[in-house]
Amino acid sequence: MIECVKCGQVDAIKRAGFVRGKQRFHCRHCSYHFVVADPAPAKPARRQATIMDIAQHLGISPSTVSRALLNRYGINERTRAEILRVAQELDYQPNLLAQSLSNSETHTIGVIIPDIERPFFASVVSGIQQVASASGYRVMVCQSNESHQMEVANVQALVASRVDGLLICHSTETTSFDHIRLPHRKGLPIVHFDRICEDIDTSKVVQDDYGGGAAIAEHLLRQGCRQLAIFAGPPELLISRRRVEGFLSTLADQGIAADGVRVVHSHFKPDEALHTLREWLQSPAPPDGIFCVHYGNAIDMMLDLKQRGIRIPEEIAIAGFGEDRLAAVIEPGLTTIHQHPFQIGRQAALLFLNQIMAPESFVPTTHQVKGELIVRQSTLRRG
Amino acid sequence: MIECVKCGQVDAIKRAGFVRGKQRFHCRHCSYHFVVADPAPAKPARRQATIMDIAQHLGISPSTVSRALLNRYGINERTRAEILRVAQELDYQPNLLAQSLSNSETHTIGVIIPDIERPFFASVVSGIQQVASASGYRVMVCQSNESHQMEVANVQALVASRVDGLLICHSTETTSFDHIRLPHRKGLPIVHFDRICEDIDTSKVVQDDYGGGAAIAEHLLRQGCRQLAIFAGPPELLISRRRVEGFLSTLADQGIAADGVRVVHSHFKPDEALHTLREWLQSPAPPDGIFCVHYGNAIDMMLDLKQRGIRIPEEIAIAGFGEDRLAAVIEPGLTTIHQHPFQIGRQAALLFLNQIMAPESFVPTTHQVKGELIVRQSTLRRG
DNA sequence: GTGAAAGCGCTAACAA
DNA sequence: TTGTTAGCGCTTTCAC
Repeated sequence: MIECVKCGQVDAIKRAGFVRGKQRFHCRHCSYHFVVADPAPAKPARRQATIMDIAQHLGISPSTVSRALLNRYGINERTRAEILRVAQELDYQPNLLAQSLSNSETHTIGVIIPDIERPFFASVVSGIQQVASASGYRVMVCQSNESHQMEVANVQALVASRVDGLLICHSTETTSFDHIRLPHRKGLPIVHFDRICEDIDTSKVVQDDYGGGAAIAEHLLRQGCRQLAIFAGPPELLISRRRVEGFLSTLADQGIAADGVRVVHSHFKPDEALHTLREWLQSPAPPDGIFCVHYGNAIDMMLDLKQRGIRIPEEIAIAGFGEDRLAAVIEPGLTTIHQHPFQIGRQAALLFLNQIMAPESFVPTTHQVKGELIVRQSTLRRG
Repeated sequence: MIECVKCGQVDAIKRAGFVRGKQRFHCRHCSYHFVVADPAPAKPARRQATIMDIAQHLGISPSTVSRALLNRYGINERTRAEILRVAQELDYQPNLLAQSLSNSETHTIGVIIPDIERPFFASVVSGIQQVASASGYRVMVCQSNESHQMEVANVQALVASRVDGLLICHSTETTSFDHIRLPHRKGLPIVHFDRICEDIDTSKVVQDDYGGGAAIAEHLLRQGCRQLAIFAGPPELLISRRRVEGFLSTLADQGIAADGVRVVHSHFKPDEALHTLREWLQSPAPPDGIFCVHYGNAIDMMLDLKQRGIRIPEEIAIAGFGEDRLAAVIEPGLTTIHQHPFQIGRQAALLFLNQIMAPESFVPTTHQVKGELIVRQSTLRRG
C-alpha cells in the first residue's frame, strides 16, 4: 500500500509514469505528485549496466545517453564526455537484443550448410565470417546434415531469430523449396551458394562445375585414357549433373559418344564407390580413367586400388573434384579441381552486403567461381 | 491535428493509451474517449505477423494469444484452437528477439574457437551443435584466428548479444584472461575446452594430453626407438606442455633422463618443423623416433623425410597427435592419438546445460576425454 | 541540447 | 478464462 506523502491518503493513489526509473504516483485527493523513496536496494546481483543506469548516474535522460553513445550530432561535448566516462566506468555494453528489436535489424547473418565437418564448408563459413565481421555482422551457422527436414527447421529458426539475411547451401535431399520462397517473398535477403535453387530469384555463388568437369575430361584424354568412367552423385543434384555434363561435352567435342562412357549415380557413400569399382574391374573392358564427382570417392577408390595392387596411374588414372589437403597428401597425389571455398564464402557474404546496402537498386546476381585444375601423379601417364 | 469526434474540439485532446493497437484519445473538453479510424492502410509491405495481428483478427487480447502459443494452462480449448488456426493462416513466427528481451534469455550459446577450418575445431563445433539443438539452443560461432585481440572482441560481441553461455578455446596468444573473468563474475555460464584457463573457476573439458603423450612414448620405446626427439608448441601452451610432460614421464619410468631427449618449441609452423628436422638430421646422432605434439608438423616432416629418401619407420619412426583423416591417408599411415573432438564438443555443451538447468546446485566440473592411440605404419618397426 | 513519451513484440503479474 | 498493464533496453520523433 502506498500512502500519499502529503495528505496520508491511501485509496486515492494512482501511478503516474516514471521519473528517473522510479515509479511516480499521483494522489487524487490532494492532487499531489510524488515519488516514493527507493523501497528495494535489495538486488545487488551485478546485472549488466543499462543506458538507464548511466542516465541516473548523471541525472540526465536516457535518450541523451543513447544519442551520445550512438555518436549523434547536437550533443554538448562535455555531456558526451561525461556519458562516455560513466559508460566505461560501469562497463556498459549495449544490449544488442534491445537495439535489434528497436531498429529491427540484428546485424546477424544466418548460414545453413549441410555439414561443418566437411573442409569445403568449413572454408566457406570462414570466408563468410571474414567478410561479415569486417562489416560488423555476426554469423549464425546451422547444419542440415543433408536432411531436408532439418534444413526447413533451420530456416525457421533463423527467420525467427530475425537474421538480416540467409546464406544457404541446400541439402542433397532438398528438392522442394517452399521454405526458402516464403522468407524470400517477405523480402529477406537470401544468397544461394554451391548447391543452388534455380527457380528462386536470389543472388547465387556457384562453382564452375561444368568447366571443371570439362577440364578433367580434357586432361584425362591428353593422358591417353580411352575407357572413361564417371562416379557421380544423385541425378537430381545439380552440381553433380553439371560436372558430368561438362565432362561429356569435352568428350563429344573429341568425337566420343556419351554412351561410350560409364556413368554411375550414387549418394557419395564409400561402399557404393567400392561396389561400383568392383563391377568396373570385373567388366570385360575395365576403365583406364575414372572421374569421381566427389573427391572422397576418389580417395576411397584409390585406397582400394592400391590394396588390389593395381597401379595408379599406369593401369587406371583417377581424378576427383575438390578438397586440396587430402589430395595433396595421399599417394600418388590426387588430381582434382580446387574449388576455392573460402572465396565462395566471401563472395556469398559480399552479395548479401550488396543487397543490404542498396535494397532499391538491387538486382540478383550470379557469381561464378572458377576452379583450378591441379594435376598430380594420379593421372600423369605421360611426361 | 486530432479533433474530438464528439465536440470537435482540437486543443483539449490528450492521448490516452492504446486499444487494439490503435491510439486512443481523450477529450478534456467533453470528457469523451475515442479512437480515430485507421488513418494509414498504406503499408501493405508484408511484414512478419505478430501476436497483435492474431489478437486483432480474433478480437481478443495479445496476452491470451501469447498464453495459447506458449501452451500455458487455463485457456479455453476452443480459443486456443482458433488462435493456432489464425497463427498458421498468417504464418506467424514468434519474434525471438522480443521473446529474449522479455525473458532475458536468448537460447543461444556463444562459441569461440581459433579456426573453424581445422578439422579438430570443426568437429568440436559439430558436437556442440548436436547437443545444443537437441535442447533447443542455437549456436553462434566466432573465430579468433589465434589472435588475442580478436578473441576479446568476440567475447564482447557475444556478451552484447546476450548469449546464455560461452564455450571457449583460447587462442595460443592468450595469456591474460580478464576478458573472461568479467562476464564470469557477472554470472555468465562459461565452459572452457581444449585450451583452458586454470585460474578461472569454470567447467572444463580437456583432452588427456598427459596420458596421450605417455602412450606415445611407451609405444615408441616398445618399437625400439632410443634417440627420441619432440617437436612441441609454444612453451606457454598448456596442452603442448602436458603432452611433453606425459612423454617424458614415461621415459623417466624407464630410467631415461629428460636431458637425453631433444625438445624443440615452436609455433607449429611448417617451416619451423622443416628447419628443426634438418638440424636433427645433421646432428651427430639423429633421432630414430620423433613425436610431434601437433599432427600437422608430423605430416610436414614425413613429406620431407620421404623426399630425402629416409625410410619411415625403419630409419626414423614418427608419431603425431590428433586429426585422424589425414593420418590415415598419408603413407605410411601416421600413428597418432585420436582425440574424439566431437565428444569434446558434446561434453562442453552438456556441462553448459548442467549449469543452466540447476544454477544453484551447480559446481564447476572438469571432464577429461581420453584419447585413443592409433598405431599405424609410421612407427611399426617390429612385427 | 535535452527531455518526455511512444514503440519495437513479447511475457507476466495482477485484476476481473 | 480473459483482459489490463507494466516492463525488458533501446531508438526516435516531437516538444521545449
